[in-house]
Amino acid sequence: MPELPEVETYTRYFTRHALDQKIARVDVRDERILGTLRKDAFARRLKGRSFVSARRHGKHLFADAGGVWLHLHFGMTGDLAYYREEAPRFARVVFDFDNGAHLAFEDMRLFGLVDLVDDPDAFIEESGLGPDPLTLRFAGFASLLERRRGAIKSLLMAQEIIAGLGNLYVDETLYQASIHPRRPVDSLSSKETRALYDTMRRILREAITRHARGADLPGNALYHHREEGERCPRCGGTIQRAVVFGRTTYFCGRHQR
DNA sequence: AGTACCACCTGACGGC
DNA sequence: TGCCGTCAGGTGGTAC
Repeated sequence: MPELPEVETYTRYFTRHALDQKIARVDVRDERILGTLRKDAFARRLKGRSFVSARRHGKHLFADAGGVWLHLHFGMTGDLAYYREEAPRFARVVFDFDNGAHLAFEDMRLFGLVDLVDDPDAFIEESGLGPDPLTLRFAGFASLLERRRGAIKSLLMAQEIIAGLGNLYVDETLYQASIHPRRPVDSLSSKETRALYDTMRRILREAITRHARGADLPGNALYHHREEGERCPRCGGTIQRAVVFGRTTYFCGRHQR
């Protein structure tokens, strides 16, 4: 479930485990995961270097290898594993370090991406990614909503508008802010806009904190009740299922307006 | 500008 | 046990 909180967790994991070790070998096990480079060129540019830092923007992770940056996107099933013994089943790229440890990028469905970029900021700019919600001030968030129409869910899902939320955290945010996923953006009151911003950031931060302890969202989160007909733990209403912006959407038919 | 639909890829799960 | 349809939390392209 790699949305912003999960990618933040991977970034911390990368920082904790994979920095300052010389890359002895790069093993591309499935070339379909690569972006702009072929296997040999990709490996050649990283071999002999070390990762010195890692950062995140939205759902994208960047790791500085000294003059070139590793760029990871986790798609729907991407993950990282640092290990010494056995590679995970769906390892697509494995970095072998000179201390005998390995870092695997795993991705069962191959929707992820492993690539190199010269400059993450330039990449963010060129690919048209919106601001990251954790560094976005309220005024900036409010201005994203100006002169826009359509369903609030569509807007929150759009990475070129705000980068990092996916289906799960959008549903969770709207649920906890008591806003219906199809609510037209231009119908939100300033109070609702404020609630949306505060709720979104609280949920993202809370998820990151809880991931660090190996936990997921609290039991009363919509996350644990994503099934049609479930009882809403907040108001006792009934959880509904719908398709919004092409994505399966769950919401409470009673308290989300 | 906003939305619907398809495609990419692989596995899990339920029904028969 | 095996086959088939359906679904999955992402993104990009096309068409209206």
